[in-house]
Amino acid sequence: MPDLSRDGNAAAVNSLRSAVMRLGRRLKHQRVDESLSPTEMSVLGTLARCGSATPGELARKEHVQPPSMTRIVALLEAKGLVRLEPHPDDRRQKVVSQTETAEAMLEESRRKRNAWLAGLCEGLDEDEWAKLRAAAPVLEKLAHL
Amino acid sequence: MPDLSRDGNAAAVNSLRSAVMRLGRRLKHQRVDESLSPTEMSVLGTLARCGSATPGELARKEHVQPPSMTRIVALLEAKGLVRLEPHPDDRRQKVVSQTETAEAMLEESRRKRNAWLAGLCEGLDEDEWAKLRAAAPVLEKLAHL
DNA sequence: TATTGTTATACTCTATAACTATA
DNA sequence: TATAGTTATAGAGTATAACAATA
Repeated sequence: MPDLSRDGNAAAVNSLRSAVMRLGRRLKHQRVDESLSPTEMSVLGTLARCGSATPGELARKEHVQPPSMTRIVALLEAKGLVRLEPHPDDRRQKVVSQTETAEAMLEESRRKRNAWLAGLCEGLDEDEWAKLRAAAPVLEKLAHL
Repeated sequence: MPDLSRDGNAAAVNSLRSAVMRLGRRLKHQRVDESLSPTEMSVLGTLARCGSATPGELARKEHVQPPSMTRIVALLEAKGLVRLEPHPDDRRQKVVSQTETAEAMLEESRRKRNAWLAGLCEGLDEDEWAKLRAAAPVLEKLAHL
């Protein structure tokens, strides 16, 4: 547990915040399919992580109201990106899962963003890249805390 | 210029992309004023960096059409966050600049996000934090490349 | 009676097209 | 004639309220 009141640590946190937000925005702009709304993309990402979920669970995870999720799921289904099946235990609920098409699209999206980021990293020297590479697993841990 | 085809470097880029996007999303959720739309916040950030700009310049920087910027600027003015003045050389144009209120709000926003991120960093050990701190200036350089 | 999901409807944000004023 | 900004109008995305089916 680092002492963040120590000199320089606050400045480092400020740098991290600023850089992460800016890089995150720029990465977000690197899209594979312009026809998908941000929330639709996010739902596909959630399904990729969770495997499957009910519309209600998706609405909670995406911080969206249930009627909005109804619409989003219907659009994704029409585009062939998700599949809807009856819930095994509760006939009120449905189970949403991603299709192979969606999986392939997400993989292509990751590839495109990785390529863009790698291109940006070309502008670093060996020493800078070494520092960044050493910090990558730490950033990943932080992102999941 | 690092060799990104080398073993492990591609994995590091993938970690960075994933972590930066996730952290960026989580940071974005830490808002000070829920009543401002993402673009309104972004315009204030742009004005903070540039000092002042015409509506046309703002529309180009925010990747928004001119009529949308007209509306955004009008809303921000109504909220007391920007000031509109006539352009000194061209009577067609206007000059938009942020008010002291907006400046204070942005500072509070940065403070809140820094505090949230610092809280997250408490979950790291000294060694991890040292790596992250060393990488902070590199990330910042990358974000501005 | 409570919960899941849907339908109906309204609001917010952004876009396009047409207009005004100035260069 | 071209450019900066605005007005009028339409489309996408989300919200709230009311409803249906099931627990």
